[in-house]
Amino acid sequence: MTNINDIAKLAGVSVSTVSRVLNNYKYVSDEKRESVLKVIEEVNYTPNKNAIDLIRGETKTVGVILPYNNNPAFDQMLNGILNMASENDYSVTVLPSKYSKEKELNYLQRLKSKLFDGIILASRANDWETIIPYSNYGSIVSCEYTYNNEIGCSYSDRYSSYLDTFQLLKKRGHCAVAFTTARLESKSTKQTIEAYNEVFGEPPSDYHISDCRCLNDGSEAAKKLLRLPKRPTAIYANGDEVAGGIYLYAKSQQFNIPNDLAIIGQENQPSGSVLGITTVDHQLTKVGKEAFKLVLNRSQEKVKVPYFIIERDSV
Amino acid sequence: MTNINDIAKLAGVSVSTVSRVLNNYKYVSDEKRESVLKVIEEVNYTPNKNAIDLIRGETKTVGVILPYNNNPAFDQMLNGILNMASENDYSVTVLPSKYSKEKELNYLQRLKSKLFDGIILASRANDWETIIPYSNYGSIVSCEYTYNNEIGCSYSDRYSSYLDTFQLLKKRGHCAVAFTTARLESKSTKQTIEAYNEVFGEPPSDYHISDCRCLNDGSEAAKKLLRLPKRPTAIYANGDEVAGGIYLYAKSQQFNIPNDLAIIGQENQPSGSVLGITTVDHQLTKVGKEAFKLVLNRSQEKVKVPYFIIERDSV
DNA sequence: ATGAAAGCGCTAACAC
DNA sequence: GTGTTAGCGCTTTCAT
Repeated sequence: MTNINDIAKLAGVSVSTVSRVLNNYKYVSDEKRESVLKVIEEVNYTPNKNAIDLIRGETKTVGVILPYNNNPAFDQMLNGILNMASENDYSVTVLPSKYSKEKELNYLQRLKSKLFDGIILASRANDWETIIPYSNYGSIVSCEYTYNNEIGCSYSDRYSSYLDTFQLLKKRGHCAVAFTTARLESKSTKQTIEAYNEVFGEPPSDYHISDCRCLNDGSEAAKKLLRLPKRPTAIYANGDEVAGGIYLYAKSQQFNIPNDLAIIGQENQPSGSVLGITTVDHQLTKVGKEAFKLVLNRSQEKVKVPYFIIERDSV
Repeated sequence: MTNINDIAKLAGVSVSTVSRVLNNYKYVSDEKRESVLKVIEEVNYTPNKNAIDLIRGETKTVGVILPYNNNPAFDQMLNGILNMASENDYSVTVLPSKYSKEKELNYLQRLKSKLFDGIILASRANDWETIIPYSNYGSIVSCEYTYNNEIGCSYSDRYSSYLDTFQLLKKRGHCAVAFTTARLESKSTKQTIEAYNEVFGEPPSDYHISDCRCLNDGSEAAKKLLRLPKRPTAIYANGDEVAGGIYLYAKSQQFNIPNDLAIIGQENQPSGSVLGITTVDHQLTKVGKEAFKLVLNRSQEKVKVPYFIIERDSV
């Protein structure tokens, strides 16, 4: 392995001169610069980035902690982050946690071990109390709202969005409204329930199907829901794929959409768009984009990203 | 910043002992180990990973070069890579190239600069000749077939897959078959054309619509295709989202699927599944998975991943 | 403008 | 078992 010393010797200069050339310093004579560059070219030398990162104390790399990567919602955020990072000459390392507290903690450690300049939490498993101390070692920003001053966040006002959606449904005359969610313990599930409560009152337990992530989950949910004695007339799904599954099952059972059953999805994904399902777009790509800006500026701001409802033919 | 020297002093031992404790060496007395661990705990010490990477000469990180990340096909590969990497305690850094040769080269440099142990090319912009030299600095594996011995690859036999698809269409009585592709210069576009040629002969130029990536592109393509004097009776799309767009446009024009128009998509994505579109699944997740295994083992093998056709109701 | 040398934080060969 | 010490490959004062 050829290193900076070898280059210095071959070029007949000192290592500091080589370093200066490498970093485009001004005060290097043209001759020396030339000869250094020539040697570098000849031996095909590339500086060791680990040594540079060690000494500089930064890596121009951010880590993105997310539970799963095969999830359209997280892919959208990741997409926003990647685009912004690329523009700013930063790299991003994807850190899948599967909601394991231990894994997540391991990833946060890497901030402390100087591998990342910052970390974006697309979702989290640990309590804020255990996460916050790590913000001493680099910028931590969250894609969900938190009041903690140490953590910047780029978020969508989900409570308000859910409220809007349920109100829309109510306005259209629905009073038997069911909904699906992903993780039972997640904040957005809690917010969905709260918003429901606000609009329709306490949700009947069989009107809430959790652990829905994909098309099939949606169909299964619809199967249960549509058999209920008091059949819901509308379903709010936690994603467009799930909504698609609901749509398909309902159709297969000769339900007319939206007359017999209204469906609203989330995130404006292709599977919903293809079926003409009304959806609420939380602009996750933009959420990711703003999140990256926050880490970049080591900012602790709270950036609210607007959402909007895209009305199609399923309501 | 507290480092290994501080720990050594505080624990009253030498740095090597601390290092031994850190790396779980056996020959350390229990007392010293205890006291070191205690100090580490007290001062909340975490080793600097850059220093370790520098000295070890490896980072347990692989880079994945892909053109775009907001593309379901590349997301599938990435997904496979991430799962496998996670299992093996490797990290993955996503490197979006937008098919820029320069960017791609920059990323390959990082192999040489010791930032990555290996690189997976989900797609490439440069010639193999310019890529191959980098394989001296780490394992490079490709997700497309190449005969080069220096490069391992995990790939789908696309030519054969396209052949199968066109033959299926022919067998069903179609002789006016159109198709869509993404990049005109890509290998899979070439292979599509070759396979078409084999089955139906030279494709009429207006039967090939390129630059199709999303739903809308599909609809636009269908619009052009269905207006043709000699209207195609079948369309082979380069992805299920595109296929979905074709489907929707055709439906909107009162075409019956599959009687008036047969459609086949690719990659078994939700948008196709939702519409009941026949698709050929190249198992991109598995392609990614196998690709990671190859980098991990620094193998130059050629792993062919099987594809299969999922028949639904659009043919 | 240039070089010597100290140091970034760690590992590992060597000696005891 | 444990400590000393020489690196890993680079940046950056501080002289000159």
